[in-house]
Amino acid sequence: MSGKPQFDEAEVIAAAIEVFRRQGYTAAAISDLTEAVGLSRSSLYQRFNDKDGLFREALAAYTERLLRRMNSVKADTPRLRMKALLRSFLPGKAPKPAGCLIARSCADIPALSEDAQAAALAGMARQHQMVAGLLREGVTAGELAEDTNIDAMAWHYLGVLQALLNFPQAGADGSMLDQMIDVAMSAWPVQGRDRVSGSSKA
Amino acid sequence: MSGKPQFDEAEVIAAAIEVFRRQGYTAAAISDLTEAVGLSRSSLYQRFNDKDGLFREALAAYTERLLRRMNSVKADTPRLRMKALLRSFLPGKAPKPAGCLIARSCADIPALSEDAQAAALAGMARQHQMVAGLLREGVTAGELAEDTNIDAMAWHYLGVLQALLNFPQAGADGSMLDQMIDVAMSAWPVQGRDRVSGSSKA
DNA sequence: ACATATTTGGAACGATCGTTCCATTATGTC
DNA sequence: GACATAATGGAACGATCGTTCCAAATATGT
Repeated sequence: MSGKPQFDEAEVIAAAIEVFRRQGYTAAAISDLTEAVGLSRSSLYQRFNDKDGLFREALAAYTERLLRRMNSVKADTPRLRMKALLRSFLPGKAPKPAGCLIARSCADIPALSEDAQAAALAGMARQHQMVAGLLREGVTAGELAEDTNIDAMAWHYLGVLQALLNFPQAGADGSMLDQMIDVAMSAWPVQGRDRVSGSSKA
Repeated sequence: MSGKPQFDEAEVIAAAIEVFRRQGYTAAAISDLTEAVGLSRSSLYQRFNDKDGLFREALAAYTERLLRRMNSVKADTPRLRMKALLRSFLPGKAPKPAGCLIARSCADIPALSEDAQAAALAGMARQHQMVAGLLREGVTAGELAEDTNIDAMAWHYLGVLQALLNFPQAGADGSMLDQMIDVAMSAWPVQGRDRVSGSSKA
């Protein structure tokens, strides 16, 4: 079969993201990608040049999607926003989360092209900046002391977020991780009430 | 050249650990292993059967070494012991940490043999149990409330530990991570004085 | 010095890797 | 119906993968 006018590029990249995220760059074979993506080798190479090209587009799309998702979390106060942000990454009923593609790429850096390396590091930096921005809002809102170590605290919550994405494969279930979030939030001293109403999503 | 009576098996496995830790199971080629290990392909297959055999031995040795290291941390109180434990994993002057082999193996689980999968999950569980044990000591010592959620808190500090091993590659330097530890320790309310005297090691 | 055990280099295997090329088939436009 | 566009299947490439086998070389124990 053949001849369709155009395929959905977004769907293709979304499928590629899932493969790269589960297997990593090196272990993801072109065969795995064509199979998951539903494209022939020919079309794939015509559109993305080579494996590295597809990976860079996948990593870029993943980064944008992740940051959009992080930024779209809503809650009344910065602290509740942080908590809702973390809870939004609790594992859902969907099969299993497979870790963060950006973090995995940082671990695989020696295997990546220079462009991909830079993209992975930049993606990590953007995550850190997003969290740091949220903490800064906490300071201006009076929920955090003026002398709060924002960078260090951002790395901490970034670590918790990565744990949420990695630990399901390591034997931690959703309710356990939900309680872990409560522990992590105790690093952000609470003024008034706590407990956010939002539900967990994959 | 050839003919030595015996090679140092511990050194061989230590070198293999480093390769698997940096590249992961699939991306680590036999050529990479023989080169790093200093053994010929022939000897390697004679001793370890196949790649999976070498990997399982490396993973087992890494697990024992890691837990021995975690258990050997000394400090006056359970809380200070936790803090010293985390600080002992701060990146040293040595090139760069390369993440935790156990955690990486959990992420690569679909690529591993069943035995290796089980070993990776068991290694993660043992890390969790070690941290949980330390927290239980904190409860009996009166440093933690009786109703402390030990499992959840253990996952939290396990997440911080993994962050310490992963974030150096993601752009966080040692002093930043040291401050991150202070943030993480604020989840363990302090009674008296703080600040541990131990220094950082790789 | 001899026998034994151990390690080695090197070749070879089938499989799979990423990549390239081309002839073929289907679609949309005139 | 003819033509350009786009996507396809399939073969082929050199390289590398994990693995196996064997003859040659070296050290140890007596």
